[in-house]
Amino acid sequence: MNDRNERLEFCETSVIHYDIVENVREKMPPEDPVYDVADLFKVFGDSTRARMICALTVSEMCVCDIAALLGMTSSAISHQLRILKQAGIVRSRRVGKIVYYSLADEHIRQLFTVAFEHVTEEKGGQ
Amino acid sequence: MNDRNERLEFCETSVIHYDIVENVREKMPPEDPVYDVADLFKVFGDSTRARMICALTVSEMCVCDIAALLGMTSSAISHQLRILKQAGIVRSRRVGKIVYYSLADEHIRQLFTVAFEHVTEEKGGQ
DNA sequence: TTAACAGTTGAACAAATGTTCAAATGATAA
DNA sequence: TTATCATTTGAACATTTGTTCAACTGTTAA
Repeated sequence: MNDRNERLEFCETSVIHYDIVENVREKMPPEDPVYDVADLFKVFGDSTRARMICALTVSEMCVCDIAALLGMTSSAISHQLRILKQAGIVRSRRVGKIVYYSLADEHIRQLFTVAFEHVTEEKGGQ
Repeated sequence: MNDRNERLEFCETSVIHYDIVENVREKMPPEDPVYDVADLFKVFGDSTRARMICALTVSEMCVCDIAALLGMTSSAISHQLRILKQAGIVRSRRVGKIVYYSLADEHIRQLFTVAFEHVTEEKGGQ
């Protein structure tokens, strides 16, 4: 299995396990969705946005209330809401001057639930 | 409900829905785990690390093989593996010169599965 | 011992990111 | 109209982050 290493010349050294690399290349998910998943997780990966999502898990809220709850300015919250909306994580509805935001998808709740299980169970991980 | 707004003076304007804010404050998850969840998602939120995790979903791999698969240097991969290991996402075992990495937890696979569902179903989301 | 090689590490750099500030919308009420 | 207020927006700034490069471990084999 070592006589084919030259096919993988982008590695600065040589490939050690050609068969494993080819097996993984076939079976791992296609590239584009992986990038989409990374982008989704990137949006979750900021503590302000994570706290906002957790708040919206409980109830629909307007910008000013989220700002008050988290002790931040409306401007900062609005900037983050824009990111969340572009990512399809929240949706908004306007009532007069006030804009109410809520979670757009049940997957969001599910992802946070599993993530919470992970970080709480894992006290004493390797 | 507006006569108590002064209790939430950290908001640069006044709180509009005092009852909603207090309700969410009681029911949303405690602060520390939320930060842990955000940190976990932050690790997932880089495309290189997401691709590495997807690869390790298929099979245990050594550093050089991951580098070859993703067309990156061993150094870059090693740096990212350190982040993944610190986060408790991968574990390693050494066999001679070679260090094999694998996923440390079944939650990881589950989180990526749900995230994939989200990004693939959501063609045509709002 | 020496050479070869898988992997790790630290410094440096460029690119991306979150918050602040000030100004601008857009809607309500006087 | 004007004033007020919730929200949005853009520019600026400091901070964080990912990759590269070079040097360094640590293991194997001659």
